[in-house]
Amino acid sequence: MPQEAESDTQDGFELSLREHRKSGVRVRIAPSPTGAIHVGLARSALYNYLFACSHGGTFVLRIEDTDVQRSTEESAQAIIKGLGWLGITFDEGPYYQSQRLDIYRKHADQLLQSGHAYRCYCTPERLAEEREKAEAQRSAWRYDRRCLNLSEEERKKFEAEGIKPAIRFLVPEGKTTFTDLIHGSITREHKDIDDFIIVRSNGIPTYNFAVVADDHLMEISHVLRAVEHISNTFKQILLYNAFGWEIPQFAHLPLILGEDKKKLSKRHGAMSLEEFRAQGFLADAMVNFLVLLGWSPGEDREIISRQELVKLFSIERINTSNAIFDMRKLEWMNGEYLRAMDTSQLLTAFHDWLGYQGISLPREYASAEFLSRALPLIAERSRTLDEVYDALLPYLSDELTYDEEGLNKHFRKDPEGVKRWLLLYRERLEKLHEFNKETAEGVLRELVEELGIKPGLVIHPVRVAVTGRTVGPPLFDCLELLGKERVLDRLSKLPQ
RNA sequence: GGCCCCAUCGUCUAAUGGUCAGGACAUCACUCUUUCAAGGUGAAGAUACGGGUUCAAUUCCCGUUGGGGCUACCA
Repeated sequence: MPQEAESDTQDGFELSLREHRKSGVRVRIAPSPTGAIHVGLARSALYNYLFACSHGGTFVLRIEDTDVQRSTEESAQAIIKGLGWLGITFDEGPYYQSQRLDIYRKHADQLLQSGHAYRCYCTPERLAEEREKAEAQRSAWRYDRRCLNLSEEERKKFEAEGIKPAIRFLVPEGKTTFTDLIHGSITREHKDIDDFIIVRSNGIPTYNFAVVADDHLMEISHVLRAVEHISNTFKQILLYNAFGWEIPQFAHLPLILGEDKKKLSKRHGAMSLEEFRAQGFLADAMVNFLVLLGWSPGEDREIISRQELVKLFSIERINTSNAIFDMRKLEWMNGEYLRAMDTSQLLTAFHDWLGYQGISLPREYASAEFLSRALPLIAERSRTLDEVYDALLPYLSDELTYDEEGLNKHFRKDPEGVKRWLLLYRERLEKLHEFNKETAEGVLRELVEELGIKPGLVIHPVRVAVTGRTVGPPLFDCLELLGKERVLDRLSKLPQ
């Protein structure tokens, strides 16, 4: 499919009508390392990754750290680590824009030479002032091109004052249209575009300039990125045309919004990938959930493996409208993945999570033997690893906290009666030669039979007494997990 | 304010110029059950509004409304 981007410039000169490169798919993500990695970036990365995988293409990571004030290396590492956790890996990179400054400088000079760009000595302060003034009058502000035709003398004067110029792109008259793979044809008139700055006065290029140079030099064939970049795309196409470069295909992804329908931002602290990992979400579930936010396979399917995703994914099926992040559906999906895991997978996932959280289990319960008995029972009724850990707590420590509601319901109505039953049960357990869930259940059934009461009247208080909780795995599994000694101990220290 | 994007159940979404507008999460009810989950069964729940085009519009066009984004020497 040919890329139909074209620009009519003032002389009616068609600068580009280019063919899609035939050399194969090369995609990239280009995050700015300025903070926690949020789910929007993760999903963009995922879509690029899946697209590359399904086309046998190349996936490039480029760190856009041209904002020296806010960029940090820690953040760059966190991005790589976070995406790695999701199983998203790169074929090339990371490239750092901060290490390519001479490349941008060279290209900026080229535009200066060809008259596509000019030096601007206006101070940011002055520009901000004028912008405010225009805003006060509720009129659109555009750069007035004051520095477009500076005489040599004026220029010398500014230089003598020590003012370092920025470089602006000279936006031609006309309009630009491009065909977005998701949105179709989009047009913008050049009069709505400012003479934007391509190189700051400190010599560092701005996003719109660096991204074009890099995408071209790195031979990026398809740019899949968030819709917020649509307006930038016009500026970028103008630059491609000024250089006479081939224009890549663009696909602008819908946004992921928070529950408040606002764009995900630092406000949504819990939306960072690290946060989800800490809460005990599984990488596979995250991937599955994220891919469905803005894309669907076209059949009534929700749980889709990575392998299938690679096969099924296509840009054509990406949606146009923004999606709201539904935490409850993620929780459900995570539960599905949790329940689908076998014991060894559970063990691995749980250990990874403990490691990530910096939690170490008491030595006697850290054994694979204990955990491989406990985890399946617990994971079956959990949605996150965080919940798994919480449900495991009564088995890890002898310091129980008793659930208030459970005490009210099962102890306080008839304290003496309940205590008597539990102590009777304890006696029978104590006599057991072989203590396991079958024998523990056997003696309980005998007991209630003799007492002529319903099993639940003993079962529920026992659960509270030995685990402190009203919910959990089937009681006799719990007893077996705890072991005879601790069960007897806890039954002799009944809650009040 | 200007420019751009978007609009199907509360949420994620499917579908077609003619369907009983389908599925999933969440909700509710019933069921299963020693609790909690899970499972099973069922219920409720959507084409934003107004105009066109058409025999027929949720689908195509226009407008309105609503939401979102951009409008930096951020990306």
